Amino acid sequence: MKKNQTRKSSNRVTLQDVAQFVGISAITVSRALHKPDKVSETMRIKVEAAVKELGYIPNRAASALASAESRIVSLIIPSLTNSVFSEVIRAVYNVLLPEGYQILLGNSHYSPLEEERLIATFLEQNSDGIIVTGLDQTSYGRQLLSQSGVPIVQIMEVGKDIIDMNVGFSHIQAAYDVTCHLIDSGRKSIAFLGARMDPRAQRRLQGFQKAMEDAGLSWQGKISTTYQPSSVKLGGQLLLDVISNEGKLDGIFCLNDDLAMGALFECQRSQIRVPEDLAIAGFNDLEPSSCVNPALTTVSTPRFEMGEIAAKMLLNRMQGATTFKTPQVIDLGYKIITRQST
Amino acid sequence: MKKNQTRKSSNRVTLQDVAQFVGISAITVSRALHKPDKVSETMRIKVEAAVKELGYIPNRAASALASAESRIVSLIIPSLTNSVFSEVIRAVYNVLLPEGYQILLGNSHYSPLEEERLIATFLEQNSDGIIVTGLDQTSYGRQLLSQSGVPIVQIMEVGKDIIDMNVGFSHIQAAYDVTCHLIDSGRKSIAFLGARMDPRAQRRLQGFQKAMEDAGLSWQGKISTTYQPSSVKLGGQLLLDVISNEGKLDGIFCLNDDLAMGALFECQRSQIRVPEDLAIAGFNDLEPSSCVNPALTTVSTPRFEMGEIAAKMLLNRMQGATTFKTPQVIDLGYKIITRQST
DNA sequence: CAATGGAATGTTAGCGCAATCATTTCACTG
DNA sequence: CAGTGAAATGATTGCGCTAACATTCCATTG
Repeated sequence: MKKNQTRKSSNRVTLQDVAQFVGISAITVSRALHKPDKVSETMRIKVEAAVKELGYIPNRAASALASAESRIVSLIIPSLTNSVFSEVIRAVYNVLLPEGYQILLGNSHYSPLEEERLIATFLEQNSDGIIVTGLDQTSYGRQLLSQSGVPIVQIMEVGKDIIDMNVGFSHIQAAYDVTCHLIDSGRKSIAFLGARMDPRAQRRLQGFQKAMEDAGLSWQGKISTTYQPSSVKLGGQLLLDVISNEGKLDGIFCLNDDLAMGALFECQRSQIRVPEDLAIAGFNDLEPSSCVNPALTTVSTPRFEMGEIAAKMLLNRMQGATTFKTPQVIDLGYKIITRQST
Repeated sequence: MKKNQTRKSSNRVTLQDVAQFVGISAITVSRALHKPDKVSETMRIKVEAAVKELGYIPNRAASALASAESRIVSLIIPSLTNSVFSEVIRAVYNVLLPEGYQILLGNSHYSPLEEERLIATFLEQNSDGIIVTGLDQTSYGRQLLSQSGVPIVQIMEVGKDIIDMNVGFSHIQAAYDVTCHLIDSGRKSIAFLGARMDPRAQRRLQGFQKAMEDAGLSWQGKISTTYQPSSVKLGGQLLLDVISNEGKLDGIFCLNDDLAMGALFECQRSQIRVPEDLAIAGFNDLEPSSCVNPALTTVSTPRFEMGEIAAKMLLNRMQGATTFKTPQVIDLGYKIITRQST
């Protein structure tokens, strides 16, 4: 009997221990905890008391293995420092935590290859659902996701050729609209400031270019972009760049509010009057954007809602009976917020 | 033989399948994947080929159960929208992902009770290590953490009475120092603007009060705080509040840079010259703080480093031989960044 | 009061993997 | 060329839990 202690390294309390303590079988304890209606009131109370008494903490790994349900949802975003995604994350947590799901958060650093690696890792964890950012997964990543049979939501933008489900808005259209707003307010020489230039940034640039072309305006030489990550400081630099190259400008559309604020602060220093000399429009409607002087015109994007709806779509499929896979796309739109900077 | 298909719901490829494919035993496949040096070169290559061929994806739950190692580290922070924590999260991911750990992220919403719940949940997941924010866990939370036998790091501030390990800096001292900086620059009527007022905010307030008292200055009526979450807009409001109550001020110390920027923007609107009429100091040195006009004096805090070092401390203990539990405290300090706003 | 059936509880088996110990292989030695 | 030991591989077992099926209990019915 020397083999007793073979591998029981931790002396963590198990279901079995609780069962012995109460004098019942393990499965009844399991039921008392997870399916209270399958167990008598008396039993349930006894079990709960014993659980507390012994300090029992369930082992999720064992549960996941036995039931083939991990109660884990994975979320892959391209950046943790970009506050745009904080909202998405917050929404996903808000919906899923109360339902007893854990969230595994992955940061792809805007790299499809890292994203691919994360997808594989998250499948190893038996994720019950996966949310990924954007539509530009690698083909192997897409394959992994499709084959897994796990419900998938792609968020942040909408498009054709969806893996499973999709919620977002059109970046091209949003950029097009806000550029039109600048044009409508009489601006003719409008520049585009961009950083990082990930796929959604590219689409905003496209929207800008299309709006300019449709209005018969030229954007040649008026596009100042970099692959550096976006920051407030960078906004000021890009503005100076494009001004020194191009000279007279009367409007700028910035890829996001960080760049727009940086540009605005630079105008304050360089005695450029906003909006009289230069109109500035941003993107995302971050909290500070309404507080700067002048307040920033921008595009309000449904970040929280995208996270929320994505999580609810998953929930629906994870819990629901519908194994029938209807590709499902939800376009949440956006809203141009006109303020004093234009 | 009808029982064959009993529960094999998903037809996911298993270690066993790979082993059969190659014509070897499962354990050899396991070793080829996790302990390549225990296996011949030839075998390793054959196994890797088979893994790719079959699309094998390991099952972490099974691995965790069998090895009593989850390779999961949990991180509990009080807010996802506060960009201060984004840096911490990023650092933790940077250190632990390359080592093959997954991170479970929990948001306590500044509530010790939610934090307690998260601790329990994360222990269920068999976390190999846990990082928690601050020193103010509930007593039951502390008990859970201590009893678990899992390495724990408390981050963001340093103090006595540590659960296990600790990395941070002194908020009282930092606030004291920056207040002294305001006083040294000749300011006499200095206000404190604060929001959220979590434990670390309280300590910054204490530091402010102590500095004022030590300089023989009164802070009565000069403290404007709220339990609302911090925001740029709020900074402006709090400034107006304290001015309308107190009148003449020549300096403010803001709990964080968001409030400070809001106050600064409000000054721009209200024709209050900064720093001539009013000196403004913030806290954290966020990215935009150096870009506003005038640039903001603030306290640079080692957010990334705290996350990084906490993760490394965990790694050390999770991988290292040292089961000897030395309480270990690292004070990373802070740095006053003097700019034009003071 | 035996028959009936639903509710409560129990028994068995196995999820997929890795720790442990056992066995085989093989290069090298004297 | 037998003997040796390290390297490579294998057989067995159990991690803690829950699905599936089995049994017991007990109130209700005719």
